[in-house]
Amino acid sequence: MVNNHSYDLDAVFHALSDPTRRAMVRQLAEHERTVSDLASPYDMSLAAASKHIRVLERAKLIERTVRGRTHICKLNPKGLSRVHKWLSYYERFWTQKLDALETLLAEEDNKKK
Amino acid sequence: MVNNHSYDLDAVFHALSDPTRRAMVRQLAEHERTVSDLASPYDMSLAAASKHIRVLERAKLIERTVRGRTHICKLNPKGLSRVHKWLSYYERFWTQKLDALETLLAEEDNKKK
DNA sequence: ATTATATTCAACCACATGGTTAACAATCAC
DNA sequence: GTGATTGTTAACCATGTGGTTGAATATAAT
Repeated sequence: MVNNHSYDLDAVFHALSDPTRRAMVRQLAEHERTVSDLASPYDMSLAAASKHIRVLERAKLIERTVRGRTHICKLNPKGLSRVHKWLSYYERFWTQKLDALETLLAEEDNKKK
Repeated sequence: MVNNHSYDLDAVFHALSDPTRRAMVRQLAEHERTVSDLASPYDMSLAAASKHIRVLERAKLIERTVRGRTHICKLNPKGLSRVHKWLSYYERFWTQKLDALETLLAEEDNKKK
């Protein structure tokens, strides 16, 4: 039965399901960028990029500051931390399951030395 | 552009963008369940639930074992670890700690490719 | 052999998504 | 003011998504 703020996660995960949007997030992790900055690497219209940015904004993954005619976008850490929180529930589970694999990798590493 | 294995993440994030599917993942974190088990909490046809399960499967978030006429689904830890790996790049935004396990997982993932 | 159970598949539908182009709005530079 | 720059909005299109129902498949039970 779905949890309390699942509607948020819907938007967050949906936003992140597109490679263009993930790449934009990555760019914003370096520093703030304008809409055209974000759009420039992609072979698509500015309107299309603008839509992507709006999806990220609606998911609260980024924030926008309008200064003059330029819109400056920056990452909103809280957006991604929502994913982290969601994931943390499962983290124990899969870290446990991968324990054996870690050991294997460690052994392999020791052999190299 | 994006990165190499983005297509994986497309599927993973898309799969997780639906509340029904996230709830299914949550159920599977407890223990394995059959398709009807997974479907039963929801007010939708079995066929619809079956589709959801297939989306999770294609994203490699779960695995299926057919035994007789029942299909037993279990969580695939590696699926979620992909999300964690992706997320770990951004973790510095809300925490300073760097988990050693992340590094191990990253290495494991690199070796596979 | 018949019937019930577990699940998928195929066809269909309404709506969402990601892209386009063209028009609009606001700001800056001259 | 005129014109260029930055960005959004609107209308449109092809494809994808999540749901339905009904038929098909495979196995289990009697």
